[in-house]
Amino acid sequence: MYRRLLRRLLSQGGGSVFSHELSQMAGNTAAQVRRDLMAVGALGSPAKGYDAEELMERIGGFLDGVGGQKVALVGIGNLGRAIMAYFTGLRQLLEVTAAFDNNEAKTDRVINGVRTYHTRDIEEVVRREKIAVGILTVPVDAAQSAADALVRAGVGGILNFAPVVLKTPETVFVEDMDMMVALEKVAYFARNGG
Amino acid sequence: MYRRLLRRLLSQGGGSVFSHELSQMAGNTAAQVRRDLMAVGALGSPAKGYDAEELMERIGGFLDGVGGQKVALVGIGNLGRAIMAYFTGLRQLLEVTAAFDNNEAKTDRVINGVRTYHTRDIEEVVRREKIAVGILTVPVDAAQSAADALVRAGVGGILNFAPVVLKTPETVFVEDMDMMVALEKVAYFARNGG
DNA sequence: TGTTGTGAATCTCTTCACAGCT
DNA sequence: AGCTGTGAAGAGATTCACAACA
Repeated sequence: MYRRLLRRLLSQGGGSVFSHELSQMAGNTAAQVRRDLMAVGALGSPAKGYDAEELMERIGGFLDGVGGQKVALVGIGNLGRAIMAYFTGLRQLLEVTAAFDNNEAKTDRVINGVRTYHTRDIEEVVRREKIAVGILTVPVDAAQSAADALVRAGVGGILNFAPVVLKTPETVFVEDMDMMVALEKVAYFARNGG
Repeated sequence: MYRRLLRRLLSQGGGSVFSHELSQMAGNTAAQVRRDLMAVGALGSPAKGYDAEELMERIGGFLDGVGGQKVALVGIGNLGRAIMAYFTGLRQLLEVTAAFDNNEAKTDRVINGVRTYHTRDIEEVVRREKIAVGILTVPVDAAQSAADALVRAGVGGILNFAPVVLKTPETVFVEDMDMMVALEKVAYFARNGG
C-alpha cells in the first residue's frame, strides 16, 4: 500500500515525505508508519523525512523476491475476468500467465493476454510453467478440487475468492477474500456505528 | 462464516456440534470457537455441544438488525456484475437494490434483477430508497467522488474494491477489499513460507 | 469421561514518549 | 524546532487450563 502511495507521490513530483504525511495518505498514525518502515529496513532523516525513491526500493527488496513470480487463475467467470483485466500489465513482477476453466468454450484461447486451458490440465501446466501462486475464482463446489490440483502442482500460495474454508497442507499459504463476509461486516458496522 | 458452516451442517442433517468440530470446519481452534460463540450469547451443553438451529438464530440476532438492509453498487464493470450475480438472491436481508454507472449504455436497465441508474443520481436514489450500504467497484479515479456521493446520501458503510484510501467522515465505516495487496501478500508468503 | 464457559496467562499489535539528531 | 528510531507501556486477541457439569 505504501508503494502505491509513493508511486503517486513521485508522479506528482514529491521527492521525500515525513511519516505524518504518509500516515495522512494511508489512513494511519505516524507511529505506525515508522514501525512499518523500520520493518523493511528503511531509514529517514529528521530533516527531510524519507526519500521516496529509496523507500520504494526498500519495500521492493522486502516484498519482491529476486525474480518475478507467475500466477495462475482458475475460474474464468465475471470475477475471474475482472481480476485478469485488473492485474494485467500492472506489475511485471507478478504476472498472470495461465487461466483455467472447465467450460470448453473458454479454453484454448487468449483472454486479456492470458492463455486459457481446461481445468484438467492445471497440474501439468502449472508445474511446467513453474507457477507459484494460484487465484481461485470458481464456484464453491469446484473450489476444493481446484485447490487440490494447484497444491499437487506445487504452488506456494492461493488467493481464494470462493466462500469455503479450503483444506490444504500448512506449507501452502491461503488468503481468503470472502465478499459475503465482508459485506455482512460492513452492513453490521453501518448499523452499529463503526 | 459460522453461519455458512452451520447452514451446510443442517442441510446434511447434523443437529448439534461440539466446538472442536466447528473449529475443524472453520480452520480454527476450539477455544476460539467458544469465545466467538460467547460473543453472540450462544450456549451449548457439555453433553451435546451447541444446537445448530439455535446457534444460527443467535448469530442472526447479533449480525442482522431488526429488518433487512438495502445495498447500492457503484460501477457496473466485470467486477460489479460478478458481485451482483454473487449476492443476488443469496440473502434476503442484504439486498442489492440499485446499481450505478456513468456509462449511459448501462443505465436505466435491469441487470441481474437490479435496477441501474446513472452515477449522477446516486444521491437522490440512495436517499429515496433508504439504502444503508454501498459497494464501490469503480476505477480508482472515480472512487473518491462516488464515495462522496454515497456519504452525502447518508450510507453508513462502504465496501471498497478500488485501490485507494477513501477519505470519509469517521461516522462511515469503510472496509477495503484490496486485491492487489492481497495478491502481493500471497506471493510474499508463497515464497517466504507461510 | 468429555465438553462447556471463562478467568488468567500469553502473545501480538498499536500507541506513547522521548533521547538523539539535523 | 521538529523529526526519526525505538524502548516501554498499553490494548487487543488468542490460547491455556480448569472448575462445573451432564
